Amino acid sequence: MSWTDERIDQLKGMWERGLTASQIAEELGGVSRNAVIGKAHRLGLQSRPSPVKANDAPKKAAAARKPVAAVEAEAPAARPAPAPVAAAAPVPPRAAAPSPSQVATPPKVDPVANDAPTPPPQPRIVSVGPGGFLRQGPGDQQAPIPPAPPRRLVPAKPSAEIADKTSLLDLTERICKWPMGHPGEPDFHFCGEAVNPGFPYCVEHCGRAYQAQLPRGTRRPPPPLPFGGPRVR
DNA sequence: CCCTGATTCGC
DNA sequence: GCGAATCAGG
Repeated sequence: MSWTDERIDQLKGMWERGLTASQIAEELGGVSRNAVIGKAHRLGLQSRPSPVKANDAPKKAAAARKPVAAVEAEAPAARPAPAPVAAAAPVPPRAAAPSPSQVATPPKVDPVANDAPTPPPQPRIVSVGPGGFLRQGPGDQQAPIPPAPPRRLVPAKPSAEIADKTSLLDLTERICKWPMGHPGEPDFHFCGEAVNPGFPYCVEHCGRAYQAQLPRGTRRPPPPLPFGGPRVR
């Protein structure tokens, strides 16, 4: 896969919305988490709190793999501060955003206080809602109208009794994908156990999925099929 | 263990 | 430019 313009746009959007590199890589497909991070940095999409970047001590890592002229280049220039990105907008990454209660209030123009010295709208950014739009108060209309990409959001879980079951969305590299029940039925889900490393199923279901070939002519009762066997109606 | 992002460096 | 390998923190 290559970084087409479209994929780069998707990367930018997701990155700015706080999705993790893994999630972005999974969504884009065909790229690794590292590829996403590398690309993001190349695009200058830095920022975002890193678990390892908190303090500044890149010397150790840099010196570890590149003990060239790292130590000698110790500049006595004490850096001022980590420079807080985007003054004030503590957007907790991936945290459930509050429901957009007052999103698009109609452009109500107050005919009374129109020439009064407009109070300085200092903290411009209010919060970021799902989809990347900026929530704004009634007085904060005049949205710059960014392209507003028709982005596909992660569908909400259907809640209900499937809540604690392993749904299609829960499948990962290391979750047993053995189907339980029949697809389409309300309680259809997947096994969800930890996989037998290297296989798509857990140990138990590997035993069902992969069975040694017996010599020809050997009679053996047919193994139970996935999906719980033929549907009985 | 799992996860995360940052960084380096051979390609 | 790309991304695997590696590092380091949670």
